[in-house]
Amino acid sequence: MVKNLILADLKKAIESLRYPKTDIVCNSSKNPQFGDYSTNLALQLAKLKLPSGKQSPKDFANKILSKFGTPDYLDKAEVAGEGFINFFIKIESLVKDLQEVLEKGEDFGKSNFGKGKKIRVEYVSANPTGPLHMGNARGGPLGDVIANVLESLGYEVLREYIHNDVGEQVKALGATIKAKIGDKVGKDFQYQGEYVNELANKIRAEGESDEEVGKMAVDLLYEEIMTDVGAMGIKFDLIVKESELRKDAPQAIEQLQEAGVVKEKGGALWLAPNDEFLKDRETVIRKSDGGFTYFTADIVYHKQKFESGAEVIVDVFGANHHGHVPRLQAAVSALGFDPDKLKFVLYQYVRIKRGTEVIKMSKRAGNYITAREVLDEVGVDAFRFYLLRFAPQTHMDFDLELLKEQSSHNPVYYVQYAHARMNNILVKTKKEPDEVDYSLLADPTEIGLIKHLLTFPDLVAELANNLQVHQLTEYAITLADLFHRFYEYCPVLAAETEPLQRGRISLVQAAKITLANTLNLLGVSAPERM
RNA sequence: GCGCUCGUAGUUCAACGGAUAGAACACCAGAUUGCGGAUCUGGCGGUUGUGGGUUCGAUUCCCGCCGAGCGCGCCA
Repeated sequence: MVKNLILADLKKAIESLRYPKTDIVCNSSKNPQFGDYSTNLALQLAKLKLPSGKQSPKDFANKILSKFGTPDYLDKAEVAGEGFINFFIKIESLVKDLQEVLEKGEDFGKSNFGKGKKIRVEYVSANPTGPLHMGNARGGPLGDVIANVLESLGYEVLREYIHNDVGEQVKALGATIKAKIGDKVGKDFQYQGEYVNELANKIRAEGESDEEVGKMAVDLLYEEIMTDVGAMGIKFDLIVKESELRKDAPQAIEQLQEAGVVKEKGGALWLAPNDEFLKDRETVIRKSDGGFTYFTADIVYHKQKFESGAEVIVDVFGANHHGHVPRLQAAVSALGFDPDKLKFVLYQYVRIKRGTEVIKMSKRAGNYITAREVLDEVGVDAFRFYLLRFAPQTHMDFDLELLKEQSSHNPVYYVQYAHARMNNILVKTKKEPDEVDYSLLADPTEIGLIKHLLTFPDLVAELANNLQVHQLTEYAITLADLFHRFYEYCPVLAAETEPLQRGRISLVQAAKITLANTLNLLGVSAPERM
C-alpha cells in the first residue's frame, strides 16, 4: 500500500541524513489541503534537540524532503504549517490499493501478527446472586469484540468467565431463599426482587444448609446468565468455577509467603506487599476461620493464566472493581510474573434514567433493569452497537423512556442500510470486472471512500494495542456516511461509460467487504436487505 | 478523609500531543421523472467545568479548585 511506501522512503531519508531513529507516524490527512498523507516527523526530530545544533522543524522538514525526492507514486510533497510534511499521492497509485481489498476479501484487515501467541480474555464474570443487570451488561459486548479483534490478528484467544459459585454471598443468598421457602416473614431478607421468589419456588429444599441452597441458586442463575449472554451473541471457551480455584489456594499462599508479601494479623493471613500505594490496603487471603476469599481465588486464577503461557491477559472488569486491580498486580508480581502482561479494561456502569429520573440499581433492593429486558426490546444488533459506541471509561447515560425512539435512531441501521444498498447494487449487475482501470475513480466522493477503506487494517492493528474497540463503530459510521454520499453522486448501474462502471462496481465490492468485516468484528449482522 | 474514573454543542457522545474540536439526535430550510428516502445538501449551535504549568503546538500530559459516578469488608 502507498502508505507503506511512504514510511519506507521516510526511513531511508532519515537514515541517510543520519538522524536518530524515531517512530515515524504517517496518517491520512483530515483536510485535502494537507494532501493525502502527512507526517509530523520533522516536529518530532526538532524536539529531540540533536547535538549537531539547533534546527527548526522546518529545516528538518526541508532536508528530509530534499532527500525524499519525488517517487513515482507521488504528485508532490510539501512542507506546511509548523513543519508538517504533506504528501499528495497520484490518484492512480492511491486507488490501485483497492485491488488488495478485493483480493483479500474476508481476510482484509486480518493479519498473522499474533500467530503462535496466546491471549486470554476474561469478561462478564457477573456476580451470580442475581440476573445480569443493565448496568454491567456493557462488559459482554466489549470483551467479545476485544477477543474478536485479537483473533483476527492471528492470536490464539481463549474467552473465559469465572463463575463465583462459593463464598459468603452464596450463603447469604441461600439463607434468603430458605427464609422465603419457609415463609419466615420476620426475617430481614438480604436479597429482594421477584427472582428470589422464583428461585424459592424452583428449589423448595428447606432441609439443606444455607450454603447448599445458595449453590443451587447461583447455579440456576448462572444458567440464566449464560442464556442471556448467548442471546447477546457471546460465547465462552472456558468456564472457571471459583470452588475449583479455591482448592489450589494453599499452594498459592505458600508461594506468596515465600515471596515475603504475607503477614498475619488477627488470626487471618493478609497480602501485604511492600508497596507505597498498597500500604494501607492490605487484603485478607485466608480468613481466621481458615476459609479463603474471592481475592485468593482470583490470585490462583491469574497464576494459572500466566502458567498457561499467555502472552497477554486481558481482564474486562466493571469499574467498581478498580480497587482490585493494583492488588492483583501486586500479587502476580510477587509470584514472579510480569504485571505488564496483565491488561485491564475497566468499564463504567451504564446509568439508567427514566426521563430525568436516575434509577438506582441494586440487586439487594431488587429494583434493577435486567439486560434481558433491554435486549428483548431493542434487538441484539442495536443493543451491541449502542453499547459499543462509546469508550468504556465513559459514564454513559441510558434513558429508558427514549429507548425505543433511540433504537430507531441507532446508527446501526444507518450502517446496515449502507451494507444492504451495496449488496443491492452488486446483485443487479452480472458483470465481473476483471479488467479495471481504477484511475477512472476520481470523484471526491470516490476518493474519500477509497481512502477510508484503506485505513481499516491500521485501525485493527491499533486496537490490539489500545483495546479501544469502540473505534470500530466510529469507523463503520464514517464508512456508511462516505458510501451514502458516493451513492448519491456516482451512479453505478447508470455510469456514463462502461469502464467507469466497472471501476465503481469494484469500489462497491471493496466497500462491502470492508463494512462486512467491520460489522463481523463487532458481532453485528451485515444484512443483504432490510 | 484517601483512591480510581469522568466533565466537550440543547442532548448522547467522538477526536495516536497536531493544522479550522467532529458526528448523531433535536430544531430550521432544501433535494429524488435515477442503484431502496432507513438516503443526501445547507443552516443553527462551543471560552472543551475552572485556574495555573509543561510544549513549537494541549480536549489530550502535570498541579490546584468545583461538580458527578464508583471504590476503600475476614463480600464478590
